[in-house]
Parts: sequence; C-alpha cells; structure tokens
Amino acid sequence: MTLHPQEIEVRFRRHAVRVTRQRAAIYAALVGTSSHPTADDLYRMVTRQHPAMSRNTVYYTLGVLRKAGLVQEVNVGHEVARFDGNVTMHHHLICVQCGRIEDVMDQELDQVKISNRRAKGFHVLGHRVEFHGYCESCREGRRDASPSHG
Amino acid sequence: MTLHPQEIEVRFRRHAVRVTRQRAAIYAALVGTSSHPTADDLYRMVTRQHPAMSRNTVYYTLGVLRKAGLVQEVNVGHEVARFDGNVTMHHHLICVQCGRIEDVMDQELDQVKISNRRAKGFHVLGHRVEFHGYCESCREGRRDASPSHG
DNA sequence: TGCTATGTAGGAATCATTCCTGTCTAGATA
DNA sequence: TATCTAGACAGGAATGATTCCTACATAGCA
Ligand SMILES: [Mn+2]
Ligand SMILES: [Mn+2]
Ligand SMILES: [Zn+2]
Ligand SMILES: [Zn+2]
Repeated sequence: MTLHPQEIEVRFRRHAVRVTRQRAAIYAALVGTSSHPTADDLYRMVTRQHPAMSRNTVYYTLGVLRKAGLVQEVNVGHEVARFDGNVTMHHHLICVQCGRIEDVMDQELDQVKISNRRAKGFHVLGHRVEFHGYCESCREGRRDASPSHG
Repeated sequence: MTLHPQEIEVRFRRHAVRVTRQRAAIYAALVGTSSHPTADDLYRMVTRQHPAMSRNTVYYTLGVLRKAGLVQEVNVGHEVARFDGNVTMHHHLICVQCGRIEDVMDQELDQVKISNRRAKGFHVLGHRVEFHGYCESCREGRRDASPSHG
C-alpha cells in the first residue's frame, strides 16, 4: 500500500510522533511492502533516497513507531527482527524453508479464545496465530526432491 | 516432570542421540521444569552437578535434541531463546511484564485451521497460538497502580 | 579391546542491536 | 519571523547471545 506524504504526516501527528524526512521515508518503505522487512532491509531501501541516513536512525525510528502503535515487530523463531506496517489484527503464514512471511486476515482466528479455566490466572490482552509450512515456490522447488516432507 | 536416567537413555537411543552425561543432565533439567528456561538458565542449573560443563555444550546439545525432536525452542518477541522439553502439541500464555511462559493444553487450539482460500498456496505443517497478557502475580502487583489495563 | 565418528571445553569471532556523544532541527512560543 | 529546547540524527563504540574453531576425549561399534 502506497501512502501520500500528507497521510503519513497526519498519522504521525495523530500519534504524537515528530515528523522528519527520515521517519517518513522509513515508514513509507515499511507500509509500502508486504514483505515484513528487517531493519537492515529498510536501511537499504531508504538509503537509496537518503544516502546519509544512519542505521541507528532506522532502529531508533522503528522503536518510536512501535511505541506509538504505528508499527509492529514480527519475530520468526530466532532470526533477525522483522517489521510490519500493518497494525490491524492479522496473523501470519511462515515458510520454514525461505522465511517468507505472508499475512492472513481471518476473523475466526481473531476470535480464538482460551477458557478461563485454562488461563491460569492470566489477564489475556491479545493473541497471535502463526502457521508454519512451505510457501508455494518452495513447494515447487521440492516437487522432484525427496518426498520426505510431502 | 522428573525422569529416570534409564528413561532418558531410552529416549535418546530411540531418537539416535548418543548418550553422554552432559546431555542427560541438560535434558533432565529441561524436562524437570515448566519454566521454559534459556540456554544460560540451563547452563547454571547443570553446572551445579557438572562444574566442568561448557556453555557451548549446552548450546550444542540443545541443537542436537531439537533436531532429534526431543526439545523445542520457544521464542518470545526478540528476547533470548527459551527451551521447552514438552514436545507434545501445546500453546503458550506469555506475560508481557515479567516474561513468564505457561503452557496451555487445549484441543480446540490444536485444531485451529486456515481455509485453503486464505492459505496463499502454503502447505501448512503446523501452527502455534500465543496469548499475551499479565500473569497472576503481575496483575496483583498492578492492583493499586493505574487501573488503565484493568 | 581398539577404532573412529562424534562430543566436549575453552576461547575467539560474529553480528544484530543498543549505547554514547556531539551536532542538528521540528515545532512551540513570543 | 526569530529564538529556544526537547528530541532526533549520524557515526562510532560497546554489548552479548550465539556460533565458530580446534585440540582433546569418549560413545558405541566390530
Ligand atoms: Mn503482517
Ligand atoms: Mn511449553
Ligand atoms: Zn518458501
Ligand atoms: Zn508476569
């Protein structure tokens, strides 16, 4: 989803985030992709237009945007942190081979609950569901390989 | 759950894992707790009985046991890796304040599915559900604090 | 009882992320 | 519009969990 600069500014102000060129560029890059990029991916995307931008600014900005609720971190296993500009409730499909992450929007998943009896006294605020498997292109690559994982 | 040394040996051999004192100690410590310890937690637990054990052996062993399917890694956000000796299907409650992780055994959660239409060509092998909230003791600590999270 | 592939200990290396510090600037104020 | 200052930026150093390397030890097999 591509965002107009004004819309970015509106969102930043609504969330009390100071508007700077660096932040707008980082946020635009993140919202403009569905690939759940790493901080370094974003650094590389954004330095094409802003060669002086420091990696530190990318980390700092992602922290600011996350605290403001404009961005979320999506962690897969123990790999490098990946970021998501989509903060509406959704879940993820994760390819165990290539690491691709795709969004799943599904009301049924959003409504998954846990019985009070099983909640062990927790006050549950939210949940997330992760599906693990092989993405379409990794499946194709595996067709003629060993059928061990089907 | 405490495990007899023979049972550990049986499991190792069943999974073609060489039996060593270090591995048995690490695996026993992990299966003996429900706290989802870190590699370093396990290192500290295990060096009480095996002072010569190296941290590297803990990492290496956890890797071996994970590949063998005797252990799983549980990652919470981007914190240090935590390990779980319970490899039966289950899900987790995670305290966003203190980091506590508790098990949830619930068939309904095990059966959560995604429609083919939404699966985007993925061949789904499994899923996990994470609930986030405040654990009982963190809720108590928050009683007299601001009531914002109830 | 030997042989050998594999495991272990200890230390060095890696590298994503955080910390530090000296400018710089967004946005508020007069 | 000029001034002020809390917060942002760049660059570089530090951190720390994890991995890599290597020489010695040993599990399990014949
Ligand atoms: Mn997403
Ligand atoms: Mn568990
Ligand atoms: Zn894939
Ligand atoms: Zn807690």
